[in-house]
Amino acid sequence: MSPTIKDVARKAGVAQSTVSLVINEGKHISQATRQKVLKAIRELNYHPRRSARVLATRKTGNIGFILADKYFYQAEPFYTRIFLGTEFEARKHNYYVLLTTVHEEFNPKKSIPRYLMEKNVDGVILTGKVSDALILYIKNSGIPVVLIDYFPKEGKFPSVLIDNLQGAYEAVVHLIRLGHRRIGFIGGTIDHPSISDRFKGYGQALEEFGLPKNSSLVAKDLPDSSAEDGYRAARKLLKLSTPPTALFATNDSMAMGSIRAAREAQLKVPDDLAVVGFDDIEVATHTHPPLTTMRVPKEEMGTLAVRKIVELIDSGDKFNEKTLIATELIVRGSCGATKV
Amino acid sequence: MSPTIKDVARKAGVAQSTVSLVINEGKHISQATRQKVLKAIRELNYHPRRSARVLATRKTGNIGFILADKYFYQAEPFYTRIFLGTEFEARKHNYYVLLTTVHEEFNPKKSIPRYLMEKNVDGVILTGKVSDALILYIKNSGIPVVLIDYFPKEGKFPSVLIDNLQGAYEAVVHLIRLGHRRIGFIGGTIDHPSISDRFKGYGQALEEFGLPKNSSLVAKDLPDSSAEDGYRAARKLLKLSTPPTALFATNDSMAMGSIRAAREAQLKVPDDLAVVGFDDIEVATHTHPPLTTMRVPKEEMGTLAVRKIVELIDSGDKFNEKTLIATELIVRGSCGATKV
DNA sequence: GAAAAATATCGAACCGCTTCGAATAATTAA
DNA sequence: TTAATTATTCGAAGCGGTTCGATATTTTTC
Repeated sequence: MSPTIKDVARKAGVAQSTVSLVINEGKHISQATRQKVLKAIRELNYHPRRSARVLATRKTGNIGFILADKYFYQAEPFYTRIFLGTEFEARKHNYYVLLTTVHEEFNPKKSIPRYLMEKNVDGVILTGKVSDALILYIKNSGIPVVLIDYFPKEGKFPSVLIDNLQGAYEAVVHLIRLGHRRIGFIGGTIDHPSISDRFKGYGQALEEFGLPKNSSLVAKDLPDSSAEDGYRAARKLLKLSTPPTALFATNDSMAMGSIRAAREAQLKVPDDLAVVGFDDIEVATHTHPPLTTMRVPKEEMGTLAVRKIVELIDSGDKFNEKTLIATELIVRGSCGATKV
Repeated sequence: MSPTIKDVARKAGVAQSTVSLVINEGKHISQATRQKVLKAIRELNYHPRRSARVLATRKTGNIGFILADKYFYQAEPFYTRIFLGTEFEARKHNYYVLLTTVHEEFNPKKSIPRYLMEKNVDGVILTGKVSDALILYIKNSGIPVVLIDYFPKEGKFPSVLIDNLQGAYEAVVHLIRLGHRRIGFIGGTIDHPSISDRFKGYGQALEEFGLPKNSSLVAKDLPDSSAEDGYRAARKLLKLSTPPTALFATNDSMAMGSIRAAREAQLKVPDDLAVVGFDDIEVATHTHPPLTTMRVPKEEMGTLAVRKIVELIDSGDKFNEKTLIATELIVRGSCGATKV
């Protein structure tokens, strides 16, 4: 058996509670006893047991991380990166992160992570589009919540979001500046706030530069936002009598699918068709040509979410600020801005 | 405050310990009281608190999942998939999975996950090549360990491994059967047992079919096993006076890099150069042509590892079996077996 | 120099559950 | 019918920490 606080107390010749005070940096401990205790701790290689602490303090030191499973199964390690960011930051604050995936539809029996039932987390980070019902359930259970990359139509929540509107706007402006006048939009389900914002950004850019909004150039509500979806959508757009000369896709997968469609249509990217994606996933570097895209700082989102939730946990506050994270245009080959 | 076992006991009019017996399906409980208690539990919506249980039983219900961080940062969600497999299976056994990443070099101060110090896991799954020192440290701490996809040169450990030798053998035989005689090998650091086994499998296939082993066709010890590594290695091989007509890469990233090299050398894949990879990562579907590869069942590895560790935890046994997982050849466009 | 205030340490209660021996009730064996 | 089993329930003692009120010791204040 590994040593307990009692062993330390005995060895140091002090009371158990004194040891506890030393460990927790309580006030009113003399240097002398502090040293004695620390020495005993060192010699015994003592580490307080988390479980005992949890019971006594009623703080678990755990943060739940909930992710809609469909995101985790997709190829891009987008959310994995976010998770990694949380894990890293959580470690600094001495928290563990418990990851669970849930199905998108809410099911009171299955959707509620065990750790909520078992009172085993101090706060929960919800990532991507999970069901609003689940979000509400957790919020109502009184436990702090932070949302990442999703925001329900109703309600107020602390959240870390991508500045989607601005990002999309910049991406499209970039294309416009390169001389494009017919810019297609390829996007996922528009009822996802992120996508809808990106669509707005697209529209805003067109407007601002006095370009017509042509609905035939818009392929939205693609169900999976997958490469396949992008491929099919792009193929359709490219068959128009006057096809677009540039495409803005709301994620890199679809952008990659578009590139494939262009190649099959014997079009050269970027000369015949410029393509800009969104997310900056790793693979986007490996396409031919490499993809120009809006980078989303994934780890950073995780980091900020953890800071936010730790703050909420510690302070007991109920603030609901949104944090908007700026994206960054990464210019590679697919938009034609860099002449090779 | 949510209800505790006391509340249930009071409501049901029984002793606390009786409630506990009902919950834990102890023997010697009459139907009548069982029903009474269950009713009270239902009405109060009672859930035992994990932390209290942990303290009382000295079982945490947690499994540690340790991963060398460099793996997690790479694009392919290979280990993510494995992790997902563990999380899924762990849930079934009512365990949580705590993920930590560690640096590859062992550092007694930083490498040892907190949950080990804090006695907060019942067992640990180590994935990929982490330092042997860490593995030993954990093993010696007396806590059950299961390794996934790595096995140190010395020592005995329960493990879940890919049948790398057989897999590589089959991949190369596939190329031989397609008529190739000059087959290149592109591989990562050979001191990784998986890679070394794949190299052996490669050699074995050549031998068996009476093909010469030509060291100029072998590019091994590529440091990162990245697409870039594969690209550079392939470029070199393709510049030989008599270049290979086929390449076997020890992972898909390198295979993808090889395809890029071929394209740049104006070689058509698979006609001028056949390529077979290993792993079957998602992106491999999206290359042009799609990659033929050996599929590694990632989720399955995670599942098996969890089953194994739960067994070790429950039984207290110290078995050290290796479990070899078979790979499966996925024939797509890059090997030339399917005529398009 | 005595009262008041601040500092240092201790003991005991408590967090919410499990578990084990004791107590009681119901059955069975003799 | 009584002793011996067996089934059922209970009470109390942990598990390993934290925390708060009490006590003892110093230091400050006037």
